[in-house]
Amino acid sequence: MKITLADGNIREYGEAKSAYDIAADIDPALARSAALALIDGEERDLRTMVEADARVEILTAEDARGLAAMRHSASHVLAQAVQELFPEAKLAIGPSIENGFYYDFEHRPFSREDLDALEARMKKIIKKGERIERFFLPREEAIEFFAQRQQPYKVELIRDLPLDAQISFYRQGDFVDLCAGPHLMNTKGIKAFKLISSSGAYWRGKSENAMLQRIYGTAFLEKEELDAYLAHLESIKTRDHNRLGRELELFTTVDVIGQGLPLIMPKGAKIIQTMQRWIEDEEERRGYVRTRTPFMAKSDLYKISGHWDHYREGMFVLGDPEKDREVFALRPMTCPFQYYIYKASQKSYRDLPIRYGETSTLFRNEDSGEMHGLTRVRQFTISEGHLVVRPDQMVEEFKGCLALAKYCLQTLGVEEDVRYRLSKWDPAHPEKYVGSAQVWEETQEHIRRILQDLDIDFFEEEADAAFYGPKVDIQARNVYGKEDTMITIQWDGVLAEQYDMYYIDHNGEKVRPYIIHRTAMGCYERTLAWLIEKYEGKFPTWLAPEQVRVLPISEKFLDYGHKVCAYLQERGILATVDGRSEKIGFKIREARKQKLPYMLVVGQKEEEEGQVSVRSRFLGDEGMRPLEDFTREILLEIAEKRIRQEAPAQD
RNA sequence: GCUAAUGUGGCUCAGAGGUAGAGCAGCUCACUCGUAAUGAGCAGGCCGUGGGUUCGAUUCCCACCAUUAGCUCCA
Repeated sequence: MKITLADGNIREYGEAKSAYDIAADIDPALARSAALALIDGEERDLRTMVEADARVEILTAEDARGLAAMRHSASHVLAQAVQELFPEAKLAIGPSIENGFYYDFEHRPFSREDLDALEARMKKIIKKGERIERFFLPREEAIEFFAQRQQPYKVELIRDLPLDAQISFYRQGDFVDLCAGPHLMNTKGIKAFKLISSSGAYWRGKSENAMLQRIYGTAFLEKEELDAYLAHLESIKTRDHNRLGRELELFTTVDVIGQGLPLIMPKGAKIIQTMQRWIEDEEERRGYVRTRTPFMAKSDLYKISGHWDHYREGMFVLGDPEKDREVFALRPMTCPFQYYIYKASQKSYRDLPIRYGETSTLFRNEDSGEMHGLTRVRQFTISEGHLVVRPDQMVEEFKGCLALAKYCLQTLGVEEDVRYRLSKWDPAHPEKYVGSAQVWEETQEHIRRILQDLDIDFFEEEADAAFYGPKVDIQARNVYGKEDTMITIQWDGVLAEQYDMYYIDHNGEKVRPYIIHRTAMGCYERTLAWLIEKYEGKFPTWLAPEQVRVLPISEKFLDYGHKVCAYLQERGILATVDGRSEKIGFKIREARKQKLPYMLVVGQKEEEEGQVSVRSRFLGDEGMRPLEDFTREILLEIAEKRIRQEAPAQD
């Protein structure tokens, strides 16, 4: 048989060979560092026998796929260490994940001391250099194997496999695990690793199941890479909006006010105000009309929409449905309110499309463990809107919503940081959705084509649609890599029916319109969080709540400092004075900590009637200038230069 | 909702079953000062909240509230 190697060379063998043997034949050193084989492009275990002509590529842990195999083996070593130190622990599953690996155990919670002890034991196992071997058992024997060893989770896993399956096992020393692989050949191949943390995690990810204890770890080829990753984890904390946002006095929380109810402080409110004014003006330019609708409504409204039955847990209900004649609920969305505005007068086909926009405050009763900083809150404000359109206008209007979203992302400078998701229905559970399979598939195809027309890269995800239609979600990652929806644009061909909305077409007939639910930029709180992390607190000047801070170097110049501040503010620059007495060093440090451009007021040159003239110096700008030189343009230029210079490169 | 950790002056943190500590910030006085901390003094705390154990609890126990990490959830 002929084996084509990665470099294009061909080797011939008279008999079947394992990928590992082929690696050894190429170079024994390669075999020692091999982690994974690509056989005709497919990721396979090194032990895989190659029996016919094939392309074979040997990957080491330098390759991301090889690294994943190494981490997977590291998770097995962790499981072995747990078995040795805590024999009563039951094993669940242990895959490699994006930045490392985890393994789930049924056990009491692990402490940091436990993790340290496990790490030490893992080092021993690795040092011993156990061979990792693979073998297979028929299903019944495999069940028997784990039943004897009292590993109920493994038994459950095997029971879910096909009846005729040959069950794959890996063994290193005394430790045997159910596993499809792939794995390294020897535990020695696990180089630099670290156990990061432990926490609870539900068996099979279902909250009705038992809670297991998950241990997270990571592994790298080189110690330097591991150290760099651990340092990265530390450094991320300084960008975390939840920490930085509090440090910069953008928001705070108070326990007596409640979970998920942050207080947006003056500087945070200023940023949100700037964004809101900008969005509202932009929407107006794009033909939106504004509405203002109530924050609450009788339960009857939510009964029509179906929320009362399906979403009552998520709403704040005012009153007792058992006792009170009238029960209200705070609104979790604005849709029906704007529908009734549409319905308040009869519409002609000539009136459409109608684009309603509202800066809309919503209330959702999230579970207590879900709240997080500004990204997951119980009250938030979004640039919400509903477009009522004729079916023939749907594609064009949907594109318009995407264009607006794209414009917003560009203006905020975050266009490169998002992923577009086409959120589809779940064909396996049609009962969760309204409409036929055919309509769903057709609508999804419409959206797919729209995205392709606009040259937007996107990925597709099943079971993420709204019950009334598929949608495009624009996703962004926070510093920890978790993804949140920032913008959503939803295709709705069914709610108009539910709310009996119609327009009169040119034949004088009543026709159902289509509806687009959309946000221009999503939730302001979440967007603020995103921007804090994106810019590490160094906001673009147009968004900055404080564009420059005036620092009198001594109390003698305090009055002049105030005049400088007034002078700047008259010119549309958001300036403040740090009037604290003598501590110029502290004031500078404080301004830097808060990522602000600062201006030192160092002396008066002259003062004429109604005019201040002060020698000043500005961070990043060489030399002294008279105050009159600090026009808005120069300030913007210097401030933006500071951001470009100091902001770390985006990845 | 689940599994854990945490909660001490404005901030960062120490502490211990027996009257609450430090640094920074604040205030006062002195210094009148030139780009990352001038000196001295003063003031500031229901040790998250509520119960319990104890002669005595901020410390030990229980519950609750909040924050954080992870899981689940996000119509």
